Amino acid sequence: MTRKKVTLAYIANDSERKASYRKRKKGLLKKVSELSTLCGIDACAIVCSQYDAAPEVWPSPLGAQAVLSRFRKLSDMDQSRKMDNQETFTRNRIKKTEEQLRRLRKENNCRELEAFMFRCIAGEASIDEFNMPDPAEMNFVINQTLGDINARMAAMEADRRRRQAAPLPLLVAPAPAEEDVAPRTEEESMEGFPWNLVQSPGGGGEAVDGGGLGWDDGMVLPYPYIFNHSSM
Amino acid sequence: MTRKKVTLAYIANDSERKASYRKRKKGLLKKVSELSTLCGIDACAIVCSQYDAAPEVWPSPLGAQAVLSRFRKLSDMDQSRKMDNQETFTRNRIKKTEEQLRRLRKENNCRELEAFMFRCIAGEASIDEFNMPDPAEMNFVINQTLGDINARMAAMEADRRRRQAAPLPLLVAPAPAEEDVAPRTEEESMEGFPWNLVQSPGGGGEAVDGGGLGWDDGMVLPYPYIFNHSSM
DNA sequence: ACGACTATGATTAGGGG
DNA sequence: CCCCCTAATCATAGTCG
Repeated sequence: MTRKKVTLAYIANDSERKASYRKRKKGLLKKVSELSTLCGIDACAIVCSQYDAAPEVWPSPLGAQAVLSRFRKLSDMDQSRKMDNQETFTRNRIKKTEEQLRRLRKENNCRELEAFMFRCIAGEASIDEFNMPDPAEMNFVINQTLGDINARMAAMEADRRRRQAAPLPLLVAPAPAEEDVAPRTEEESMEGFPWNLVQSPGGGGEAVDGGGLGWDDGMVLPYPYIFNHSSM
Repeated sequence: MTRKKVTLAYIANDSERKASYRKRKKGLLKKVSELSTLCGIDACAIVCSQYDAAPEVWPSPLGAQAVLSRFRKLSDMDQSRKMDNQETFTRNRIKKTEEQLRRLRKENNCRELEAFMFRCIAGEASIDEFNMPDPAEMNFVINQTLGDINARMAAMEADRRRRQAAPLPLLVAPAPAEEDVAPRTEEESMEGFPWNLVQSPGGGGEAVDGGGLGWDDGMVLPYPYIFNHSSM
């Protein structure tokens, strides 16, 4: 009777789209409830659409808030807790891949947060009471970004001095004083420009800190830097 | 090969449940993303389980918060806006059933909120920064509850006076002075005791206020009443 | 425990009232 | 627009490596 395979794209036809919406929303809510029942876990789904007056939510506004609450709590704990060193070696090894996945996810979140903050600075987005991202995460992203900018500026400054000191570097220039500017390494500080801001600060060592975004509390900026809103 | 129909109940077997969890979680997230893409709407899903270290969330923590933000905003708007009387008659009629459904949903939410608050009072639950229900909703439920209690107490008081005034009511007693206590009606105030607290306050008239929980800002309590925590 | 596979039940696109 | 039907695609329970 019908033969259309699912084309994963916005359905142009209005009534067709709405029909699909009704059916799939129903199916989705059913799936959430099944997952929750069968596996005994907390889950919620929220659908905001122009088709319904009120947002569709499962299991209920209060139930959803409970899940959200747990979600935020876990997020926070996740950031402050330290890896439990008393875990057995075997168990740790089993958890390794899980950790890896988590780290990857965090990196993605970090990238998204970064983009969001830039959109805020550019006036294309704004923060309100409810969409406010985790302050610690923002702090981390900001520090990463500033640190990277500073490193790059320092590198440029060093380069400038180098050129002044050796106006005609026809031969290979001697290694300049890099100790006072300390970009991680030449490749690291410039590679992937301009958006390599969320790279692991440690560089080589896969530090098993197990939590947070890898933010080191002792981290300091080379020198103060001020974001100039109007310049963007 | 297989022929098991879905049994909608908690899966007892551990590994079986976990396997099902992985598969269904994947399927669920796919469904959300499909719904969102195909119909161009905002949706999010959050799954908190003991199987994953971090909560599983689609589309991303920030994306989910955006939907949540919209969800809360819509909830709030929903409560304060008034029905648009300029809608065409036909369109209104089409919307009627939708409204009915919404009201039913609200009633359910109200019941759940009520139960939640009682659990709070009983010390079986508590409110924190993130699971805090909408203050206006709480206010409404509390006022409903208190109003109902007061009405019932007033009815009992009237009954007591009636008995004192007519110690031997062998014949039908004359109507007592009910004007000063004003329970809605005799049936309404006692019917469904003890949990008819969320009934529509208007009683007969299906007021098309279209928004909120039906809370009337002019609502006043017959007299002050104090919740005694230790008595519960 | 995980990924791949497959038969089968579940979901849904398209069509008609 | 909504409900119902059917055919077709999709999801997943059970199984194996």
